Parts: sequence; C-alpha cells; structure tokens
Amino acid sequence: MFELHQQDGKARLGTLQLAHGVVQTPIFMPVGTVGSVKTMVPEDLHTIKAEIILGNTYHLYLRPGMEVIREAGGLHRFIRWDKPILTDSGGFQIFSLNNQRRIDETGAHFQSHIDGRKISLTPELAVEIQETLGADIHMVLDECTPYPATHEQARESMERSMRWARRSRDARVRPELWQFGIVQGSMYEDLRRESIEKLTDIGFEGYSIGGLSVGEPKPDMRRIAEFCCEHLPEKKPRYMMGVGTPLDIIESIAVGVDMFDCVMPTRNGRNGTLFTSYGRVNIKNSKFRLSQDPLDPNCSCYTCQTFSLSYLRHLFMAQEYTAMRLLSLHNLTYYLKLIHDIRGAIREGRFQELLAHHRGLWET
RNA sequence: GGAGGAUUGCCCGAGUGGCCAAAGGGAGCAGACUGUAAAUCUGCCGGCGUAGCCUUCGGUGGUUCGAAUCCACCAUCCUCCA
Repeated sequence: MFELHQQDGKARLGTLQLAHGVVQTPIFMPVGTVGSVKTMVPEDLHTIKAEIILGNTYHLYLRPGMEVIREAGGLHRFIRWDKPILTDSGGFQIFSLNNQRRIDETGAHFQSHIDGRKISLTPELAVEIQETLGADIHMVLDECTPYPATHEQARESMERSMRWARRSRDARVRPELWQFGIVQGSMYEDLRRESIEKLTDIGFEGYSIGGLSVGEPKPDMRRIAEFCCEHLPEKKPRYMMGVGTPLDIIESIAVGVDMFDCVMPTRNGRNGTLFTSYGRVNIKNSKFRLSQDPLDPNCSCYTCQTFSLSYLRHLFMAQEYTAMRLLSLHNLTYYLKLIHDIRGAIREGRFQELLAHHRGLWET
C-alpha cells in the first residue's frame, strides 16, 4: 500500500510497502535495464542507499530470456538484489527503436536490436513477462508518444495505450505485485485528462506520467506534470517516467510527483558529466589536469572521499573501466542524496527554500 | 665506395602538376546525453575576427601561367651490393 505522510505545498512525503520492502517517497530509482545498474554491484547500491531499481521487459525478454530467469527463481534472485524492483514494459522501446518496429492494435512488433529476429510484445505478454520477473511494480505496455504529435496523432496513440492498459489489467494473475497505468496525451491537457479518467476507471496501484522528456520545451514538461498531478488520485503514488535532471526532479516533486527514474546519472557518469553540489562538471576539462581537489567536497561517496580530480580525469582520458564505475557511483550518490535532502526539507517545511537553491544552481 | 628507397600539419599516414590548408586515423580541445541499441554521439583541431587573404608538405635553387607533386644540389634515415 501507499501511505501519504506529510505535504509541504504540493510536495509529498510517503511510503510504498512493496513485496520486497518499504520505499520512502519521493524516490529516485537507478536504472538497471538488463539486470544491472551499469558498473554497479548490489553492494554498491546498498552503500549509496538505493531502495528500488529498474529492469526492462524488452531487454530481459530478449536476453537472457525467461527460461534463464525462471530457472534462477526470478529477477531478484538472478541479480542478487533483495530490495524492490520496478520494471518498464517495453513501451519506451516502442519509442526509442521506432525505426525497427511496427505497432498495431495487438501490440508492438520489433526486430531485435541484438540479432534481428522478429519479436512481438503484446500487453498480455508484457504482463506475463514482468510477473515472471517478479517485479514489485510493473508497467502496462504503452506507446510513449513521440514529440511533436498533432492532437489527432496524440489522441489515437493515447487511446490505444488506454485500451492496452485495460488488457494489461485483465491479464494480471499475481495481485501481490503492483501494476501502474501510464498517462499519455502528449502536450494536450484535454487528452491527459481523458487518459487519467480512463486509467482511474480501470484502477491501478499507482499512476505513471509518460511521454515527457521526449524533446518538448521545459515549460511544456512542467505544465503537463503539474496538470497530471492535479488530476491524479491523491492517495496513489505518481511516477514520472524517465525524468530527469536534478532540477527536473525537484520541480516535479514541487507539483506532487513521488517517483523518478532516469539513466542520466549512470549514462552521464560513463560519459564524463558529473552532478555536484556546485553544478555540472565535465571531467574531461583540461582545467582539472593538475587539481588535487575532490570532485565534490560536499559528497560522501567513495570517489569523492578518496580520489583527486586529477586522477579521475586521468582515468577517464585513459578510458579505464574504473573511471566509469567511480563516476557512476558519484552521480548515483548525488541523486540519492538529493532525494534524501528533499525528503528532509519536506519534513521540515523548507522545501521551497531547497527548490530556490537548486533553481539558482542549475538555471544558468 | 656503389645501387635503390624514404622525409607531409602534435603523432601516424594518404596524396605524384591546378578540384590542396592538404583524405583518414590517433592525440588534444569543447559540447551533448532525461521509462539505456550509448564506455555513445557532435563540433573544433596552421594563422588572421568571416567572404577572403597569409604562411605550410626536410633545406636551397630551378622548370612552369601554376609545385607537396617535375629537375639539380645539400641534409638526415632505411635496405641491398662491395
């Protein structure tokens, strides 16, 4: 169940009681698409206080395949992560692999990015896979509507996603595992509203806001996030999928979002961009060549407690695996510390203050 | 002593009369990344604020309307024969 404990403005403090444990909200969930938060092992994730991580239906279904995971006794046991897992349905792959898939009423038909073979993902199969994985929370199969979309395109796409949501709900056989519906409707408030009505009529344990951060201007993203939160049920968790930057997360919490996931801390870490208490850092910059300072003096992570900027830059330039691991570790630590600080600020009624600080820090 | 071959921008390397400030790669510099086809991708990379101009392809001199490209000599390196 989801318990709402406290609010500061629209920012909410709550807990999710899931099959594999309790999760505090707001929460940031590191992304581990193929059964691994890239470069991290479970022990690292425990150290940085990750409470729940993501997996992906499409990727895990293709490789290693359900036989392997069933044999291991589910995804948790397979990857040795005993805390909650949320899985995405493959809906985002409909969006990101758009030139090698076909979509019709039955579902999405992909050409595998691994070996080219054809695979079909229906709403029912996506549920079956995710229940086999044993995800504490799984997503209905949806179409992440590309941006820009005309009102008509957005309506068609949203309505199909809503029909799929119905089928997904009907396909469920393990009620102890949560299932979230996903709001679509692009940048159109009437469509978003309609989508919310359809989903709440069906009834889910929580609701995701999908189709954002797909190239739209920031004001649109903020507007739609706020609009959705105003119309979603108060007593259910709200998950903004795939978002985002530190500022996106705080701004979204400010309008009432509870859950987030994003590849940004891990991918940007691997690509040399770091999030710190004083803003963004590109570790490649030559100004760090001789610096004996830590990456972030206000960070408690192993990377910042141990190594100099000079050494981290060297590792990155030399393309050492260690660089990717240390930088991912730092970024994830930053994100989880951020969310922890946000919770504290909500609890103590100074969320607006924290929000203002981060606007100043990132809006440059 | 003789016979061949080589010398290109930070490095490697293509280029054998104009389409060459000179392919390509590396290094370097800067940027991007939002439910992960990502240890990926983009831009810059002789000088001058651009159009354009200026100085470059071991050195010097020459041939030519025009030379990194042809000729002569010099320098350095490599291979083979004595």
